[in-house]
Amino acid sequence: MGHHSCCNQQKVKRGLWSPEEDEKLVRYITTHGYGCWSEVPEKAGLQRCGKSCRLRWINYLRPDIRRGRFTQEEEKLIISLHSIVGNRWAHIASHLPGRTDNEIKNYWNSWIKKKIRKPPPPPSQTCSSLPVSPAMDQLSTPYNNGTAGSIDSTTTLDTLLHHDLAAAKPLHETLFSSQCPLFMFENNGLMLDCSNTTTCTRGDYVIHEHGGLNSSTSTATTTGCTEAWHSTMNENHIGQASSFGYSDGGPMDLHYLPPLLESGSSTGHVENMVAIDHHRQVQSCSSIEEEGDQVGVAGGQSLERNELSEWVDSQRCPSFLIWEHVEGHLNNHEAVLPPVSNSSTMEAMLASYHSSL
DNA sequence: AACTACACCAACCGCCCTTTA
DNA sequence: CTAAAGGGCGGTTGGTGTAGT
Repeated sequence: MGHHSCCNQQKVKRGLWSPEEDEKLVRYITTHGYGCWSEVPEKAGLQRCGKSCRLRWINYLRPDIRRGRFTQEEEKLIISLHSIVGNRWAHIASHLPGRTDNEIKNYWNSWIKKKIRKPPPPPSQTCSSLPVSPAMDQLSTPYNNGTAGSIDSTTTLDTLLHHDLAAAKPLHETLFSSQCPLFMFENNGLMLDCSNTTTCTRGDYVIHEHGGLNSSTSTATTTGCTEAWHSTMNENHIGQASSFGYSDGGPMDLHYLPPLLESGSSTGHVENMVAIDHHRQVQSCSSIEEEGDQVGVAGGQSLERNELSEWVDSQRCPSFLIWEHVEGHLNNHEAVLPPVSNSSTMEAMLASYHSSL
């Protein structure tokens, strides 16, 4: 398993590539193309497996490789794309010309390490009352993306969510305890927001969708909220755009980025989700259950688009991204994103992803 | 100067998906 | 239709360089 026939040969060399090997590979591929990778080593006179040759070429020798530090625009794009597709580095890389999935992955991972080493949040925001099991411990670092394999979502999350809600809350708090979650706003499409502080239990969200994506309104409250959210997102074909929830592939959706992006701001918690409708209004989900006790984004008011921008700016939280801002940055780097109509950038992005996913 | 810890990144591993016979 | 082969991808590891002590 995992080993290809060409890799089973005993003679294959491993480890770092020598300049001579690089030269052989480059010379061969530039003159013959690679065609079948399993044949490349033999024809190029290399004692490597085809897979290794492919990797070397794609990640290092390819002429269009762009090396050096990531620009701010690239960073923003990576963050945004990661929030949409998660750890699908190849997808992300496809939007960053000259960057490889491996490079982006490494960059992301080292970034994560930095952030994870930051001091933990105050005890009140973490699970202090429960013994922290290894699984819980892993869950508390939202970026261990789930190699989900390491966590049994059915026994851990379901148990906590459905069988012992009291016990689940700390987990929820752990899962959604970021002080500064990632938000992605779109000009006139869906907005996910998590800014309320007290009225909704974590995991409560109301989703209003309009226009392009779908026309539906869904409400999910604490019990089973994650599933409701997830199914809602699935139903509406925007699951890939979810910034949190948990996916079939793992106990949680690690497309959710918070601490990675936090900058010390204590703005907001992941407690509510609010959607912006196509009239560009923001409606707090807290109005559903506790009208009048609204905190956060809108306080029960509607925000026009520019107001939303101002509000986002006022949060001083780098986790807030307005897609058009990202796009604006990218205007200087054309061809990074597919051209989209002005109807809905997010929809177009999602459409492009869903077509390729 | 020597040692240690950390960060970075190239490369490998293992799995999944697609293609082909 | 099925199994094998190959390609692709995400996760992980280990080597190397560098900063800190």
